[in-house]
Amino acid sequence: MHRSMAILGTKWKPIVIYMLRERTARFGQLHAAIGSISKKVLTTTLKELEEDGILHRKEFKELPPRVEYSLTERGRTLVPIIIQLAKWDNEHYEHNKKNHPAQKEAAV
Amino acid sequence: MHRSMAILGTKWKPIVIYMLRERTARFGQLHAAIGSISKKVLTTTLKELEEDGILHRKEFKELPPRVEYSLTERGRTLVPIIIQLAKWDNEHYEHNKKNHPAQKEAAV
DNA sequence: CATAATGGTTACTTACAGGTTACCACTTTA
DNA sequence: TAAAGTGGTAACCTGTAAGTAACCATTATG
Repeated sequence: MHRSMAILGTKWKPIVIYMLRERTARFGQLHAAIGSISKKVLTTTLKELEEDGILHRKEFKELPPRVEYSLTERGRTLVPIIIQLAKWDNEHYEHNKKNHPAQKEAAV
Repeated sequence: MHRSMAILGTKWKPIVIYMLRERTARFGQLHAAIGSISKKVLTTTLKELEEDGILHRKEFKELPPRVEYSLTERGRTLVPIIIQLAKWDNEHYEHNKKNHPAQKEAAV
């Protein structure tokens, strides 16, 4: 439990995994799509997910550089769980826009 | 997504919810069962879960005091998700060590 | 020349979840 | 008289996830 939480229980990791659920994406694409994440935080998020075997980093030796991120097999097993989480969120708070202590920005 | 993570993406909340999945429990019982949690942290964990509508706090006006915690309807909807998370954890870490020594990704 | 584009790094700061320890009120039991 | 049992508070401290802003190397383009 602590381990799955170490992977999912962060601000950005579930979002990154969700974004990669059916297509690979480049660093800049993720950065643009998520919008409010800084490059530094995205970098560490991606690095940690790679270390955990959740995603794969493919670097093309070009100029300007290109790096593509994609889910590993293990990463893909997390997708249904994340979808369930998003669904729960939606069902239980969609109408109830009340003050949640940890709700600081819009849902994703 | 941020909201379900605010509830599940913490150290103790998923554990408390899991413990209450099929029976109510008193403060002291939770404290003893979890073991490594401090009373202060358990108190705030329970208070936040109550504010989020995940569990119900029933105080008996006795001496010595008695307080019983139980999941609300909404709290119960989180149980299957938590079970899935625990299952994922098990399959991808514990299980690997014991029964699947030759997994591809375990080679790293 | 200088700007854009890419995928970062470095240095610094801040917010807050979580932890430690001591203490409280009240009553029963020894 | 004092300890045990209950469900907490109060005061204080710490580690780290996350945020901000500036900078980097390389090449192509206007």
